Amino acid sequence: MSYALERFSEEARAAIAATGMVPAEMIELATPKPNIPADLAFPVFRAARELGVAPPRLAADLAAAISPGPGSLIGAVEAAGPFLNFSMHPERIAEAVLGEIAAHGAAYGHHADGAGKRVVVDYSAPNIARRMHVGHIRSTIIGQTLVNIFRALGYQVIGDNHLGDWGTQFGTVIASIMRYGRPQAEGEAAMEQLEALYARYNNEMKERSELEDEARRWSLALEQGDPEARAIWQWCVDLTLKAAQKNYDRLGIVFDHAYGESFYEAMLPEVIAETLHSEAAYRDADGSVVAELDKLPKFIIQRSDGGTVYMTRDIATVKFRISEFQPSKIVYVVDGRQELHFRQLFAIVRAMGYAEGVELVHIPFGIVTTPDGQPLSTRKGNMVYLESLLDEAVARARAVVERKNPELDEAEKAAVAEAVGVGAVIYNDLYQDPRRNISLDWERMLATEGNSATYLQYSYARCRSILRRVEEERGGAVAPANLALLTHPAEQRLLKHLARLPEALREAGARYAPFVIAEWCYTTAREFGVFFEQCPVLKADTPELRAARLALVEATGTALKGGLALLGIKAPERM
RNA sequence: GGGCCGAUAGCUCAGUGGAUUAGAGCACUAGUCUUCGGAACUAGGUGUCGGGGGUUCGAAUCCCUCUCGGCCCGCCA
Repeated sequence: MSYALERFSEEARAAIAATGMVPAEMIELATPKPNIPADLAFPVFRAARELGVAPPRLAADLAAAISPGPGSLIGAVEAAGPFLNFSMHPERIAEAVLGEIAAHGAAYGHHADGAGKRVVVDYSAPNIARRMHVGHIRSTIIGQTLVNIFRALGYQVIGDNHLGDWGTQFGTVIASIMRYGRPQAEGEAAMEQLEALYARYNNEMKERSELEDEARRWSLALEQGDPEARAIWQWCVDLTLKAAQKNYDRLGIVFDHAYGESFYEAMLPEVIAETLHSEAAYRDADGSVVAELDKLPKFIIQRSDGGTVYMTRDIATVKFRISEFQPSKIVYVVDGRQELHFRQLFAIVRAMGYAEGVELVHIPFGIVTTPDGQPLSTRKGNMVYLESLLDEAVARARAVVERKNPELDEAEKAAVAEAVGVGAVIYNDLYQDPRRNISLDWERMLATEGNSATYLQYSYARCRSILRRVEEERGGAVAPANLALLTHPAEQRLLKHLARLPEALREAGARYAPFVIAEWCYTTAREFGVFFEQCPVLKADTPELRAARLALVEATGTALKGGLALLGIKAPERM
């Protein structure tokens, strides 16, 4: 499978090579800046220096020596100073790009690069007995988008929700339930009650030390498989997952597995033994097992009291994932504060020989803040929970729908508000580099113009609106399209941009950067907006031109919907 | 003390060596429209690319250094 832009690029490369003037390994092509009236450039600096020729001279000689063959996607070749510029053939590019979009449909832009390879993506990872808050939303949304992107690149992707369902704090959770009783509410309300019980227990513990012992006993009981402790734990897990699932459904999050930390408990003694055997770690005088690798700070694998820590479980997790899935890479979508932890983890599993030939990647992301840059935290009392965040966004979107489109029926209004509100939350997380902190700014998030989810959805709805009108006319009979008629500058710009989705997808995967897709979507909407303004479709001058433009509108809708789907954003037909 | 991340227009961000003017959006101003959906389109302008060195024919981009902000540095996750 090879898309128009790739073929264009290969033709250009072959044409340069065929002149015999430049060795193939010196041909490095680049995409010109938007203000340059060309689609591909060969900056000849390096080659000219190697060959001992003045750059403009070489570019001019190449331009003179190249003439595109019949049927070539190359339309024009010309020298501009030290650059050799290639332009696409306006008519053939239209036929090629629109043909590809029609043929691939929702899968337009996808590749088979990852065929036969597996990728494990570790994302979301909520804590049991806790509500999901804005701190989890980033991992969840970025992670799912990376899953979508790698699938579209042809990889077999295994999404794993690494639940925080283990650790010492669980003793306190169980003890608090035993002492105060189980919450009776459902969903996030029940989680809120669990959090309250936990806090209450912690407070009482400060004054009554016997509660501390009780919590420790339950922690131990859970680790030793005590049936009663285990039953309460399981109840908490089920409750949390059920509440989380509601959020996942709204956000379009789907996992292949949800092996929590507890899943690895049985493997830990062996893993600890292997860290010692491989001499990746050693036993300290106090009985703890520690490692010091690659000049990284020392870290603990087993506590001096014999207990394990999350590092222990993470090592076991790597071992399990590699033996179970044979992935070529494992991607961790976890916030940037754990960067050191992952460097240490990757170092020790390599030292242990677990990860031969497996690429281990940590995708760090920034924190969520208030509009004025303050961190959100439970302690400060300004925490925002995922469910209420989505509800609020949808409610605000609903108000806009009522104002803009009151004639829609109730069910459609609700569906549109959900798509727009949730889309805004998702886009707010994806439109920029994940390393940056993002702020929870309602004004910007739910902006209906500019670089916003709503603007993208609106652009799609406009495409559909035109097509719907055609379908409503006499059964949608459309004159056969002569795509070569799409030579208007606005048409050409839109076409050429549609041609860039395949490469945008590759770049997004290579850089683990959903915002590359977001930017492609945004530019698509922009170019469509210009086209929409300058090129009448239904009232085009001739039936042939009308048909050609309809094909362009349809292709734009298909490609834009596909791009939004990668981001997990729904595209309503009307809004 | 060591390490990681960030710093580009008033604000939010793209730009990870190449084309005499560093790009978008928001905000501001002025327009377009007998509308295929105005949740649109057009025009208008601001930048010591945090500072300073260096490499290069060429640096926002690569190297060094400093400043500021955030975060991390074995028995939490």
